[in-house]
Amino acid sequence: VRSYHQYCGLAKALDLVGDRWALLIVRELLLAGPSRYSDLQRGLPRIATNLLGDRLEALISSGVVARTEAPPPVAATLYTLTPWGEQLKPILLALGKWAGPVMRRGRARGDRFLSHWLALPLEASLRDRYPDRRPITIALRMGDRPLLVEAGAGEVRVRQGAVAAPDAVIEGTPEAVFALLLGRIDLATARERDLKFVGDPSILRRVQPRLPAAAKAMAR
Amino acid sequence: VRSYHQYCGLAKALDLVGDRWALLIVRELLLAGPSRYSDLQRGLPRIATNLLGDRLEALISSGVVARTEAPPPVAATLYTLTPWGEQLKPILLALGKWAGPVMRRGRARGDRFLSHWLALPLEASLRDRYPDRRPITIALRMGDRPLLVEAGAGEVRVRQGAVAAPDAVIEGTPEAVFALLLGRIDLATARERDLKFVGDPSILRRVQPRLPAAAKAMAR
DNA sequence: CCGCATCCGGGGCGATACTG
DNA sequence: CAGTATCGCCCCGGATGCGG
Repeated sequence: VRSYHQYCGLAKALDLVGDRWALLIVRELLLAGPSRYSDLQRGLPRIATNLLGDRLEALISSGVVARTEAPPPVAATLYTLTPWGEQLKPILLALGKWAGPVMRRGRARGDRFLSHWLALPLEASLRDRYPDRRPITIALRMGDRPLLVEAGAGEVRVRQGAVAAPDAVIEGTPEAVFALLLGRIDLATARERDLKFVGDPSILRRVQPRLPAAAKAMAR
Repeated sequence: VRSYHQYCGLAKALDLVGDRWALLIVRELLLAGPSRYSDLQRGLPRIATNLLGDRLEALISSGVVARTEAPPPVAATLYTLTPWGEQLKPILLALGKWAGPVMRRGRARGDRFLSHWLALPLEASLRDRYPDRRPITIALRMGDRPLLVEAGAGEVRVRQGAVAAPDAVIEGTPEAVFALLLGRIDLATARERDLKFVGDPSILRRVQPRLPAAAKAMAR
């Protein structure tokens, strides 16, 4: 709300999205698409309702977010990112990746976790390493709502939802599921951390960005 | 200083560098390298000295910034980015680029400007389009301190300083100099905006990312 | 319920003064 | 030059209220 009054691109960007909660609101809109006020509240634990209102108004007046009215059947006001706002996506991903060292320390006491928060970094990290094989689906259970990892034709998508017969099911703590999918630990290590895996373990190689660190000890 | 308490990469990143002034301090350290306390103050107009102290301490304790002691001749404490902190560079560049539409509106009344703030976005935008020709130097005068654009061997560097015999000298408002170098306006238009150019105008093509918009009217 | 608006206590922020 | 100390103020956070 308060400007730096500097003619500098970074300072101007921070004038717009540097206020507390602003970028997290953008995150929610990126992850969930058009959202209602209460959807945003659910995705932003501990945000004060007046702040959500203030930030939305500021983001709208600066052209990052747009307010749209939903069609009559379910009349509701929806908030969406403008095309300009969507261009923040790679920046949010880069910031999340930059904080990797902190995330790897694990969940601090008092940290809240919503499973869809991992959708963006996962989608950015995973690869479809065998584009010619048939599409596969991996179901993730690690928080409030289930996620689906879908790989096929060289693309990987991570979205909220469930499916009748996934090719594999992974259930465990966010840290363990994330580390396993990224190949930072192997399945045996993950199982020691109470992770449950159902399906053919070789399916992990389909999406892992790197091989499970077998020679992990050597690197240390 | 106050955490979001969310197990999410973006939230963790904002816990570290989301506080007011934090990213601007990182900007100064990126632009100027190891800096003294008062150097930082000069580069951050209107920052309160207690905030600078608080932020530096927080950034140090989180491993983004390091405090180093300068060698005896000029005994002084210097602040530097850690390797981890330097990895914020592409993110700061992306944020600055994202704010392009706001910058293009020009300098708002009350906006302060320091010339070195443009070094990063310029270096990120310019190209050496004729790597085989001899290196060239363009001097920029548009604010408090002169900048140098050096192109050669396919690389472009923008740094603070002056040189005896530059191949060209550009002097004018930040907006005009920036727009000319980026090829958004041609030299005639720039001169209408009180920009002074000394040297061979063809040197501009050496570094411009795109050709001066001759058919600018058509695009509107 | 959903979508806010209002009120209020506490602390982050900003400006100034002060000290080694 | 390099910070620390002090003091308002306003932003932030939490709770409550209230119309649609």
